[in-house]
Amino acid sequence: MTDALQKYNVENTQSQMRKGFLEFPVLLIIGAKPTYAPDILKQLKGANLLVVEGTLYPLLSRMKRFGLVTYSWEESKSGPPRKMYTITTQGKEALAQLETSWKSLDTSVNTLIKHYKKS
Amino acid sequence: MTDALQKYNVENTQSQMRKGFLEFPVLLIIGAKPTYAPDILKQLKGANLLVVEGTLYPLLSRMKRFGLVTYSWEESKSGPPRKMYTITTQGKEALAQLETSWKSLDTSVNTLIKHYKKS
DNA sequence: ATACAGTACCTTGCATTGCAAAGTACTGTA
DNA sequence: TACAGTACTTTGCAATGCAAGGTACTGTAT
Repeated sequence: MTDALQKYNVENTQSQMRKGFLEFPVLLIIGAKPTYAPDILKQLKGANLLVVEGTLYPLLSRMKRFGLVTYSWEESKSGPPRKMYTITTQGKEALAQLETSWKSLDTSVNTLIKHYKKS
Repeated sequence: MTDALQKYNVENTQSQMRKGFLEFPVLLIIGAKPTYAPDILKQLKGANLLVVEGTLYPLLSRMKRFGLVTYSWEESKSGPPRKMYTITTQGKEALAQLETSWKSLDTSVNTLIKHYKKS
């Protein structure tokens, strides 16, 4: 019952914010054009979304397992073969739903900010 | 190695999207005015953010433990006493950082959407 | 007194996920 | 043959949302 104070760090919250969330951007990227992991990482980084290998690879496996994407091996001129991921029909449906979810969340939060933030 | 297909349901992803995320709206609400749990739930619901008791109470305890909020007991005319939560100085700092994080995320995702969605 | 409904708060256990860290393997070059 | 670069994988941990079940206080009706 000491209930001691713990140190708060925003990094953790930011990391938690990414949870479940990344599926949408990744699906968005693959939906636009077949891609492979390192390229996805670069594109996310370009959009200021920090994602690391240890997060992306398991995510891609999950999406494959759920039938949202497929992949095919493709040779590379500068290294080992690549898993090129392509969106599926089911993936497109999911993408549409995720976009709706995102917009809803976006609206909700921004509404709350306007409402409660006396700038 | 069967790698069987699993059923995909958006509800799970939506739930995962809420992870770590809720701290921001809740802090925003408490920051505007001291409140207690059931009222916070109503306000979130009003903003279309679905949150349930089993999520909110542990979250409030965490925020208390991290020094982002405090509470004081307040009597009620229609039931047991309420824990009225108030934001702390540290909480205000965290709130400012979370707002920045949110805006960054918001911009990133919306940029990605514009980029990749050939509507 | 007693029972009951309403309100408020709390806890346990599970599933999921982000991430650091370490590992495997293929390719071309020195 | 060694090494650096590229690509993919896996293990283990910590954090969190949530369903489900529980405790306790208050006032009202029986």
